[in-house]
Amino acid sequence: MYGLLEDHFGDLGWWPAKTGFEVIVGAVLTQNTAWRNVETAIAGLKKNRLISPSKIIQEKQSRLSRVIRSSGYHRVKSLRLKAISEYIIRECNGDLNRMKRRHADDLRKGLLAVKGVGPETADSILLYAFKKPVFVVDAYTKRIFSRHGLVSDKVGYDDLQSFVHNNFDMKVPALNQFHAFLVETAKQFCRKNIKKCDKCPLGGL
DNA sequence: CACCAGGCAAGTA
DNA sequence: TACTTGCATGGT
Repeated sequence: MYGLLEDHFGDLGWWPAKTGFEVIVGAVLTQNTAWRNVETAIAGLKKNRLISPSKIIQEKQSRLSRVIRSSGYHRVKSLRLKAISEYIIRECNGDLNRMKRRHADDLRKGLLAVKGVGPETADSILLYAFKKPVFVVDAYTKRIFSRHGLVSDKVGYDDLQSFVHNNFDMKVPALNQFHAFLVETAKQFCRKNIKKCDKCPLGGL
């Protein structure tokens, strides 16, 4: 699968963000939301110089909410950004480079304890912000894997992740690319309302 | 108009 | 434990 997708897409260069904290913000804002709408919200945050844990905490929730309005669920997400910001400051005084030194499973537990951070958001942060070797599962991943008969369509998050972790020894760059490939494939060829996947790069499987 | 988008938490049985 | 529902904007 990886080979076919790499032949088709080349290097997708995920995650498009300058800093680790920007990755974290994007991971929260993109929950069940099109990335297009997240880009608008992040641009607003940059314009208002809010891309830092301390600034997010200081900003009034109603104003933060207005800035990220385009990303949807903005009242909930503004609270989630504040929660993860407080966590980062409490944990490492806002220094993500210091936080990065901790082990992946340790970091994951801490992230999951933050309100608004579930398994996909936590793993996205581990892989794309902290460069930990973690396979990120999402709705697209589950759809593609189950349509190809690799797992049941009712498989849970941890089981699907374990399936990959236990059977393949993938490094960080490959895990980064693979998740991006799966998302792009699903967006272009395997959306819910598309029955046939005509030119899907995985057609031969 | 209906449906979908790089989920999560809280409530219910 | 295994569902269900609220959260909300913007594109197709």
